[in-house]
Amino acid sequence: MVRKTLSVKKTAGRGRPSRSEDQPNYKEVILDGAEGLFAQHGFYGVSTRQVAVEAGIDVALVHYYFGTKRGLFDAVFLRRAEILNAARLASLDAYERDNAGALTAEGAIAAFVHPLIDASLTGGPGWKSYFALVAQVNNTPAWGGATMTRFFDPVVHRLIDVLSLALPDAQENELYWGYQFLTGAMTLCLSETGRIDLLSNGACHSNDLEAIRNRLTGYCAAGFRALVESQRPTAAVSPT
Amino acid sequence: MVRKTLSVKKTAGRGRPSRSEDQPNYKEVILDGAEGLFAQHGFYGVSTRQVAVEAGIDVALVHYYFGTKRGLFDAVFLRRAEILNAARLASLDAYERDNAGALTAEGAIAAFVHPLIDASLTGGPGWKSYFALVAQVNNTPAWGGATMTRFFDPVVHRLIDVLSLALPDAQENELYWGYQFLTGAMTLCLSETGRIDLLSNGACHSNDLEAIRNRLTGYCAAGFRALVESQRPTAAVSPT
DNA sequence: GTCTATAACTGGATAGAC
DNA sequence: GTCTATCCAGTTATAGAC
Repeated sequence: MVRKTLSVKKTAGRGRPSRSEDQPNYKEVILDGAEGLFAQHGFYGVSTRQVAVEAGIDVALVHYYFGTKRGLFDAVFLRRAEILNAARLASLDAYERDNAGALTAEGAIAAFVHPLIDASLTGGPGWKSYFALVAQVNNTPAWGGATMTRFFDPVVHRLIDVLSLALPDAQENELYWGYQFLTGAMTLCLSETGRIDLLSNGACHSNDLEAIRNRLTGYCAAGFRALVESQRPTAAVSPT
Repeated sequence: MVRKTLSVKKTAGRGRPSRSEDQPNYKEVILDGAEGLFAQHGFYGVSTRQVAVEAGIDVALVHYYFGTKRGLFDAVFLRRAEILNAARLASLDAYERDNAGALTAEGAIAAFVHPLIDASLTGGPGWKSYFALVAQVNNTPAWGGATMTRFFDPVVHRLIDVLSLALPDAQENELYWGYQFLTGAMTLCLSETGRIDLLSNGACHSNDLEAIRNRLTGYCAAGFRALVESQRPTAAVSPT
């Protein structure tokens, strides 16, 4: 609580600032605290004061760094989105490169999903908060659709591309519907709400992401194939 | 805005109050307004004052009827949950009765999902708001899991029962995982966030629930079967 | 950069008149 | 039942000292 006003600039003066122990680096500390709180209670359920208390600093500093509360929220959302997008694009690229000619829906979905599961499993608690936040945004009617679009569309279009190579008979709109179902299932799983623990009376656990990893992939891949098989003649390739 | 203080008690004095035009029935009016606002902005994003304005009455009346803001929220959530649960239990019962011996995953899922889609399509705008609300609660880490459990567990267990008849080889935990994926996809679809419209550049529409009806059912049924086929030997029936 | 202090306002909730 | 009036804790945000 009681912070000592340490004016020590930095001790290790080699390379880029290591910022481990010596220097506060409040910007990151604020983001970490805000991330956890927003994930738990949503944008409106958290005050900038709570964020300040969580970070062990004063409210004014929050505004100094991020301007407005919305600015803080966007910064929280953007920070890990950039990391995720890079990891997922690389994963999809690698999958397509290493399996050219033998692409499957399973493989494409796995390349899309596994980076998230890996981050949640090994990236530390901040990632768990982040995924809980994404799940909420994904299900927010007022501005959720637009926000998800703004931050995640490129990587989703990349997934759709790979999927259309794996399922060459698929109509485009079927792939979008399949993705809609996938993202609903995926974001709910990653947010670890504890719902399935209660429902299953302990047989399944929200935080058992290893149990989810292959099940979700196989489930959705089978779903995509079912969509293709019973494809409606909607707006098929109009013959010329 | 300017409400006339009509002290007319009721005109048609036959049977149960008809409450169409003559009598206000503020309790329902408040619930309707609150439902729409909560659906759009979440619990913390709405003030009781906004609810009062929306309903065309004073704040004090909100507290008179519902005590606290949380009490109002719970009342909103409960009102349609009861209707839905009754409809879905009847739907599952009818399906099991009329198809004994030929139960399928498709059929069970359809019986579980169609009442919701029907309500959204033909029940009026209040239902659309309600489903948006459910999607948010389903993805709320702090108290979402517990709330969903409290209101919807019985009907979900009924679905699991019918599914285990349709998929007799399925282990129980696989059915719970399959349901987790199903509910994530379903609640996101029903909340109509507009995300897929933007993503698909107009090829698909969030509000096209008829497009979703059979696709979601087939997708998830195929997913359930995939789970059963690649079943892990976890805690299989221990032989005695 | 970081804090103190405060402006300007909104929040949930209630007491009491009618 | 319904409204007016009000309490006061808590909100975002900023000005200005250090």
